[in-house]
Amino acid sequence: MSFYITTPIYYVNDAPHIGHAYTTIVADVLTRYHKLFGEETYFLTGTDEHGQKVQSAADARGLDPQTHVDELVERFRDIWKELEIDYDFFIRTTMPFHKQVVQDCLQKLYDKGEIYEDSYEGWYSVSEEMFYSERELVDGKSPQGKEVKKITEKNYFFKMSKYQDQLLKHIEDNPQFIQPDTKKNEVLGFLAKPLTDLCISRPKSRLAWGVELPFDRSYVTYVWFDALLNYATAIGYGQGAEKEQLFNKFWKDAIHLIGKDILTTHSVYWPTMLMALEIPLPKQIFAHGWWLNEDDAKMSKSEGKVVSPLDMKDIVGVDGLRYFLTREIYLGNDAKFSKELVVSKLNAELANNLGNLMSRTVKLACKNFDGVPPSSLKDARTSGLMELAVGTAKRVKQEIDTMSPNTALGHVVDLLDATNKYLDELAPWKTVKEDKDAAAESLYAALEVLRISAVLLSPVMPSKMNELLERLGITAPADIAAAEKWGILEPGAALVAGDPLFPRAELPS
RNA sequence: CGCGGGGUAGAGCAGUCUGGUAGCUCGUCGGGCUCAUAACCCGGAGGUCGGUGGUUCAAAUCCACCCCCCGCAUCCA
Repeated sequence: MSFYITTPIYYVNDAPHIGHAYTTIVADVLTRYHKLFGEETYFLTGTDEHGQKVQSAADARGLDPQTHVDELVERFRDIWKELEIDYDFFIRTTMPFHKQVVQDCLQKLYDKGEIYEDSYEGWYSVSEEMFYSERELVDGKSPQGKEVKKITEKNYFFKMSKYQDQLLKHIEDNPQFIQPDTKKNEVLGFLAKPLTDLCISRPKSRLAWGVELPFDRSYVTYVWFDALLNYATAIGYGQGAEKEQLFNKFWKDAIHLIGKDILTTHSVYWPTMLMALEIPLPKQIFAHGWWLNEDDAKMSKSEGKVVSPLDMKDIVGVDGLRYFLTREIYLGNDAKFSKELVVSKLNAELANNLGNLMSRTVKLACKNFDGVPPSSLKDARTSGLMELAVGTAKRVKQEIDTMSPNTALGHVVDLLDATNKYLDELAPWKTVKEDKDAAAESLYAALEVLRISAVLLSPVMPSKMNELLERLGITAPADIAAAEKWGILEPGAALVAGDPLFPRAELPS
């Protein structure tokens, strides 16, 4: 079993925002879980670097486009590093090998007769260098109020429409292909109407910054082939037998994690392109929802309502932000995002529950046993807790396998809840005075739960859980076997209480 | 008009496919504990599950119609 997940390639001209961060963090969390479970994993992200906006922005800065994107791409690389995104490869659509394969594919389709030339009529705004369809016009002008004129332009089209039935059949035969089901229904609705062909080119006179069509050098390819093919080229497709080993290993398991805004491009355009290229389809396209602001509006980059990933990171930490984005939303649904919700959730589950459990346990153990106390299983309640704890890994795995990371975390939270309750019942701070063995048993059990929880939460909060394990005296990297086994902590080993692992967060007023 | 979602305690959300006395988190009220990060544990209050009608012994869940909100509606993400 192998696991290959992709994020969309982000438009390099955009400033990284919560939407980018969310998709990328979820992909990272899922990858780390699959890796923890012992699978071979590959995690791809990157940037889309061609197109009109890049060209205009570069012109405005007096730079050539390549220099411009070379600078801009660092904003994504920097933020991913900061957010502990552990991708295997970062693809840029301006990479020479990628452009080469894109051209090879275009040539192949052209030779097969899958691409044809046609003329296209539309309304063109010279000042904006933009085409508009009839219905986009406002009072005969562009939405920005600029003059438009009707022009006819020759372009190249991909015969997308001929694959409509084949695509429909694939979706019906493979219910997991588009997920969640609500999104699949949306695509099926879209496919209920006849599909048109896809315009895949722009004349260089209008857009120079792109990949040249190999069969007509006066055109560049327009976004689709250039962008979507990254998922295949990044793992070696079309680059000779040696590099294709990676592709052959991972492609059949590919999961495209996307925002719901690009559902159609990924579940209609992309599969038909693959069909024409005679490449098998990926395993799944999974569309997640939006984080909405208090007014239920999408946190759009254009409305100035962006909550930068950095904003909350400074209040709750990187691991806190990763936890919130993973825990609070049902993957696929929309959910509200506000600073108040973030702080409330994290205080409840990380500070009060996990963090405080660690503090009370470790401090008692240090004070009364000078480290890890001796282990025993005399009380049935301890055995019960042990069974719950060692079974948690399996429950977490089941949820991860069905793309439900929030529920996966819920199982760990349940375990921690049960442990706080267990401690309350066994009251080691009381029993330590008359029955030190009983106190030792309950404290040891709580410490074991903390150790197991740290392993199971490490994909979400790599830094903090590593710190927790270290404080428990564990130096080995987290692995799943350790989460399924009870009794790893060595009695007598040192424990570090330290400052609160997750201090309660307060919102600046 | 059409397509796809959604409308469930003060707030945020599950549950609807596979009908069976409505669940989670936060908040709130009361109690306990006092080891711990004003934390932890126990208990209570609070919902006619958007509306109307239907099927059924039984409907948040299935069917029909209606109201309200959001997204999409094929090119410039």
